[in-house]
Amino acid sequence: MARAATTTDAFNAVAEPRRREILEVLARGERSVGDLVGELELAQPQVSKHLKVLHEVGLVAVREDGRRRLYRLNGRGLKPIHDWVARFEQHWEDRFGVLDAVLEELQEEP
Amino acid sequence: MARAATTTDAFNAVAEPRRREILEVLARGERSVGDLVGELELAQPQVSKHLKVLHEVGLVAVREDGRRRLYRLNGRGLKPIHDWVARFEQHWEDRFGVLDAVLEELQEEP
DNA sequence: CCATCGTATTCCCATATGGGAATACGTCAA
DNA sequence: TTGACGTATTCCCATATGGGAATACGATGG
Repeated sequence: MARAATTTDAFNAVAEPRRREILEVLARGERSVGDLVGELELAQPQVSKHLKVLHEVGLVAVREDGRRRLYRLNGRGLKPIHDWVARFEQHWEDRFGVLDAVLEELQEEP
Repeated sequence: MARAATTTDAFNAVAEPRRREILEVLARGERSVGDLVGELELAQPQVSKHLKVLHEVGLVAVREDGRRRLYRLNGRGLKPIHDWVARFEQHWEDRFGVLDAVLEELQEEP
């Protein structure tokens, strides 16, 4: 088996940096594909492809406007990630994590 | 270019479900490879491989104990994900996100 | 109806994944 | 030493990614 498809879930979709950037821009408001091409340094086809992935996993929504398509963020799609990560929150808020990191580095010295 | 390596960062490492499971088990305490093989339904080699990835991105730490290797969670490694996702928190706490989802579904009916 | 704009889709390719199976390696017990 | 144990590494392979380039498609204006 190969790696899970990027369209499998939000975790996989968001693993790609450019897609994260797209979401960040959309967080500031609705954008057309062309807008995104301009704000990010990406070619139009790749933007469309990334948007397709994001749409398939429900992270963005589309709306038609003449020849253009306006995309907007659907923040709810990120909640699963938030919830999963939140379970580990105490693991970095205490000092043990820090201590572990230090011990780790000492041990791994070549 | 292909997809970014799983060892690129926490985002990529955590995109794999089994690796998430491993982290969940380690959140309950230190474990040897064998322990993990038992608790998860995974073969030893795959567990070792996944642990290698998690270790490379700093999500777990190791400690030698005779023939065994005890792995433990390094929660701090998840903070970047937490912080990134947190920026979108308001986007699902208000009702707009819900409304968007509804409108989306209405529009996408075939 | 045609040209153009805004987007989406297709094709090509280098890359590496994750699982299975087999094997190598290091440590401990006898 | 030797054998067994606990882990790590290697090999093989089907799969699909993401970028670049080219092209297809739908809507609009003239």
